[in-house]
Amino acid sequence: MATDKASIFEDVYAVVRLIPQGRVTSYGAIANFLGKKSGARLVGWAMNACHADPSIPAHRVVNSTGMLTGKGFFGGNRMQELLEAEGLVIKNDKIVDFKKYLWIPSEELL
DNA sequence: ACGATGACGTGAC
DNA sequence: AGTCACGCCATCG
Repeated sequence: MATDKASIFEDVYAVVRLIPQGRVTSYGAIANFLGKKSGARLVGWAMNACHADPSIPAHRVVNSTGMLTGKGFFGGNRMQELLEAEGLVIKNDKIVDFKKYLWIPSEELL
């Protein structure tokens, strides 16, 4: 990584950083917004590299089920606490009313 | 250059 | 309704 050229990470970071507080988005939504319809895995991969960027609220990015899949990557329940601090409710590593808090770039940025 | 993997998504059984 | 398997794009060994 760290290639001179901007990899998809930059695009993902840009979108994730646009996520309003108290809102969450899914990997598929970002991938779709970037044009990678089924590139949800790439978004997750980009998030893996986002560890070098503390300004990226990766905790606001969850899978389509609203489950904190990357919770283990944050280290403990850091991700859950961050989401709860934003007013979200987490139950069993799952976001309550996930659809209600779901934030879609193509819809909100429309 | 090839193969394997990965914080997912959707379809099918 | 729950569970299994396959597919997608990009990066790493």
